[in-house]
Amino acid sequence: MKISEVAKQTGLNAKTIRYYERISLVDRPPRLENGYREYADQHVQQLWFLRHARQFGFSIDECRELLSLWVNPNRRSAEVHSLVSDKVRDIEKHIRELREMKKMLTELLKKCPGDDSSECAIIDKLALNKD
Amino acid sequence: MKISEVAKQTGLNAKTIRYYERISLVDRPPRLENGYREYADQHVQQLWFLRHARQFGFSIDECRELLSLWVNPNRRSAEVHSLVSDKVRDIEKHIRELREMKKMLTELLKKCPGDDSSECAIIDKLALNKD
DNA sequence: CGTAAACCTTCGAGTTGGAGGAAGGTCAAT
DNA sequence: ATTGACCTTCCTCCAACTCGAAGGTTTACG
Repeated sequence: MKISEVAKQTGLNAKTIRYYERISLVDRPPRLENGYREYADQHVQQLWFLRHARQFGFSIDECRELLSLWVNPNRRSAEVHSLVSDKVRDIEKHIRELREMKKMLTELLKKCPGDDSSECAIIDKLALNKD
Repeated sequence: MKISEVAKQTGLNAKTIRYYERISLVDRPPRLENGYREYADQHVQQLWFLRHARQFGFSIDECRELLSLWVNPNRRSAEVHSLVSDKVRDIEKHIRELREMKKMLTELLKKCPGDDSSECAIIDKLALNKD
């Protein structure tokens, strides 16, 4: 299977697949005589794993850990659990921050007339020389 | 006023202030005889503006737009309103995505024993070769 | 058989928003 | 005179790709 077929199957970009190989995130596929990469199920499987992990918000380094837990028959599910719990906490923190931003912006929007006048509470707020 | 004093006042890092100057986001302050930057209130004001806008989640390019609206006496508050509304929509989308991630991860956490066993629903889910 | 489209390759650079460090100049106090 | 705290520029690095250039290969079509 060549790279564009793998890309189609996994939903990853061919460039991304080459990138993952370059940073040694996935096994290198063997090459055909013409230099083209020839993928087997094993590689496609790894790429699926990565796509899912990335969609769940794991960083490349976290993906590396997850991949190594995946192939480790002696893994303890507690390790995976802990990694994922941390990620959930990160996400919660991120959501709280975004909600705070949204709240402040929404309040400012209410005070900005949004018409042809130049007066604008938003701009005034941004220009304040204090926190 | 020299750069470290400005940094202290505005809460920005001195490196960040030099960076904003380099990318022409703010006015260049004049230099003293020894080459040091000498900031006036005008510059400090711009930097406050930027700090606030960045805290609200605006990108550097969006900050550029906001700055130009700020100094434009013919601005229409509708333009500001629209920029901010867009940003709120971005934030909402981002929050929705994060909530979806969190939901899926939380469900997986429930199914992962989190003990010394190697069995793990999370890993199994990541390894699926479909969406 | 020629050629054009659609693949594939590597390499280098650009993206965002800075942070960090090296190497060196300046200034104030001891 | 020297120490330490400033200041300067320049360069590299981070994440996680993405894009483009320049070139080789394969396949399809007339």
